[in-house]
Amino acid sequence: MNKLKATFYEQVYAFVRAVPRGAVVTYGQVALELGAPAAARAVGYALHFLPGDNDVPWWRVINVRGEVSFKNRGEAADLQRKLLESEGVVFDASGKTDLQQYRWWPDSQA
DNA sequence: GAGATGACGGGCT
DNA sequence: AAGCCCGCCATCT
Repeated sequence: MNKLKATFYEQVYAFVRAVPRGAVVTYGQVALELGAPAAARAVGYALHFLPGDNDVPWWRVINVRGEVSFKNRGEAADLQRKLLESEGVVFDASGKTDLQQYRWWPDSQA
């Protein structure tokens, strides 16, 4: 797993790195932008391998539901929510965000 | 080369 | 409405 050469992963990191503060993108969306509309799993996998000392705002990547996927699986979920809230993203009582409001698209930005 | 894994997505029950 | 199942892709062992 530590090969980390020019692979799909780096593409994911690059894309996430381009996500502006206060905006979020879904796994499926990232996969789509990378040319693999159905590789949402691979995207999540890529972020899973993401070390803690990188410059990739992985917390801005959420599932299509607008919520943290690993909400109760890892402590990182709490961190993610905290980070997003500090960026202006608001979570509702269900721990979900207004995806249609925060979702960011590279085309509409560039 | 084959099988198993995974921060997902969409569809069906 | 919530939960379960299947399928997708890329990587790893």
